[in-house]
Amino acid sequence: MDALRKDIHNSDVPLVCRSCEARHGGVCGALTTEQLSELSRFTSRKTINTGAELHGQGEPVRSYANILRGVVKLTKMMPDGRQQIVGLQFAPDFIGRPFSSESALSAEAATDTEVCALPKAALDRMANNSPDLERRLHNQALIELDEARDWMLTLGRKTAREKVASFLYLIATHIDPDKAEVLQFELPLTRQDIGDFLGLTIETVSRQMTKLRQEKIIHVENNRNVTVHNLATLAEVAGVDR
Amino acid sequence: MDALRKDIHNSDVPLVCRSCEARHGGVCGALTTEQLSELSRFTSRKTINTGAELHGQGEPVRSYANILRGVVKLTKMMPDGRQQIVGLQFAPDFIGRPFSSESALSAEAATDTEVCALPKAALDRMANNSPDLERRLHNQALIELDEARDWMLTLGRKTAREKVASFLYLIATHIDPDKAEVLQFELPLTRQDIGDFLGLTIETVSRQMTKLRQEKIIHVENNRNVTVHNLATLAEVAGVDR
DNA sequence: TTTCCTCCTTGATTTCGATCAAGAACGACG
DNA sequence: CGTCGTTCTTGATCGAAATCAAGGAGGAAA
Repeated sequence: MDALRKDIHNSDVPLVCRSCEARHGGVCGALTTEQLSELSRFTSRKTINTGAELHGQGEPVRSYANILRGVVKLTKMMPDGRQQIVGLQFAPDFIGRPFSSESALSAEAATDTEVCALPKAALDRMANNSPDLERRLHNQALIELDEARDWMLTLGRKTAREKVASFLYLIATHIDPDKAEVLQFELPLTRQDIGDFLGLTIETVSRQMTKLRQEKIIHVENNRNVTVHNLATLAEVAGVDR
Repeated sequence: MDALRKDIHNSDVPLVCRSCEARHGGVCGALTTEQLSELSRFTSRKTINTGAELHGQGEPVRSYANILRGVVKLTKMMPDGRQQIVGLQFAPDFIGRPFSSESALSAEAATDTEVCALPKAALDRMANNSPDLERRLHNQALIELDEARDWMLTLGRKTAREKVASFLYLIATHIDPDKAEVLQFELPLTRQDIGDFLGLTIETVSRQMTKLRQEKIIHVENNRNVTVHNLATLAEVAGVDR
C-alpha cells in the first residue's frame, strides 16, 4: 500500500502543471505536454487559511485541487452537530470526487494551506482521453479506500489510548511527503479536531496525551510540537503492525 | 451517490460473462463480445458456504470475483483478535483490489454465497485495454470509499441505538439488488458479525434490538427475519438523512 | 428422546470515556 | 499593563456500553 503511495508521489514524470510548479507529483504527472499547457490555462494557485472551507457538505463541486502545502480535513456532520473527520489529506494529495458533482462531505483547511485548483470539467475531459490520468485517479481512490478501512478498525475497536497513539503515528508517517516517517512535527490539528478524527472528546484526547507524555513515549511543547522518542513503541501502543 | 450505484447495476449493457449468466451487471458489462468470450474461458462459478473465506488477511490475491448471490463481509483483525468488518458486499458487487496483489483484509462469506471468479491477471490485462472497464472499477472504488466514509461517521459518533438502526437501515436498502429498499428481510449476519460491523459487543446489539422490538419499530422472528414497520422512522432513529 | 452445541437474550456489576466544572496558559488587542 | 477570548488541562461525577454470569431456544446427531 505504501509502495503504491510512493508510486504516485515519487513518480519520475518530470512534468507538472505550471501553476503548481516543480515539486509535487499529484495527478498532473500523468499528463502530456500539450495537456499540461492546456490545463495550466485554467489552473490557479490558492492560499486557504486555517479553518476556511474548500467546499461544504452537500454543495456542488466546481473544482479539484492538488495540495501543495498544508493539511486538509474531510469531515461529515450530523444534523445535530456531531462531527467526524473521515480523512486527512497531505501534500501532494489530490482532492476531489470524480464522476460526481456533489460531495457528501466538506473539505476544510486544518492548517494554512496552498492548493493548485483545477476546474472539474477540464480535468474530467482530460481523464476521458488519458488512460494514464484515469489510472492515477483510480489509484488515489484505492489508496484512500485502504486508509478509510484502516481507520474504521481504529474507530470501531481501539481504546482511547490506542486511538491517540494511532493518530500520532499517522501524523509521524504522513506529515512530511519527503520522508517515510519523522520523529518531530507540529500537530496540524487542534484537540477538537483530533477528537473529531478519533471519535473522542477533547478531554479524553488531552488526558491520553498527558499519559503518553508522563510515560515518556512522547514529548510535547506548546501543545503543538510533538517529539516521538521511539516510533516502534508508539506503533505498539497504537496496535499497528508496521 | 445512490444514483451512481444504480448507474452501474442497472446499466443497459446486455452482455455479461458466460459463467455468470444473464442477471448481474458487475464489471463484465463493460467488456466487448470478444473480451467476454476470452474472459469466460477463465472464469468459474463458485459456491462458498457461510463462514468460508474467499481469501485471508495478508494473503496474496489470485482472483477477483463478482457476487451473484449472498453477502460477503470484508474484515480486519488485530493481532489480539479484535475484529472489525470494514465493508459488506452484496450482489452484484465486485470484490478485489486492483493494482495490488496483497490484500490488507480478509473476505468471508456471511451467508451461503455464489460468485463468478475471474483470474486477476486476465482482468488486469483487459482493464489496460478497456477504458470503459477501468472506469467501472474506478467507479466501484469511489462508491466503496463513500460507503466507508459514511460508516466512519457511524462508528465514531453514533450511539449503540443509532448504530443498530443504521445497520438495519443499511440492510433494508442493500439486500435486494432489484429494489431500492425493502421492509422485510433475513439478516445476513449473526449478532457477533453485527457487533463486529458496529464496533459493539453482541450483548449490546441484542439489547438494542430488543428495545427496537419493544418500541414496535421492528418485528423479529426466529432471530433472523426482520420486518421494518416504517423505514422513515428507522432512518430517523439511525440519524440518517434519506 | 436425550445430549450437545451454537446462538441469542437477560440480569448484575464494572469500567472507560463522556459530561460537568473550574482554572491555567497563551495570544490579541485596547 | 490588564482584559478578553480561545485552547488546553485537570478534577469530580455520571452514564452508556463492556464485562461477567446464567440461562433459554433451536438444530443436529446419537
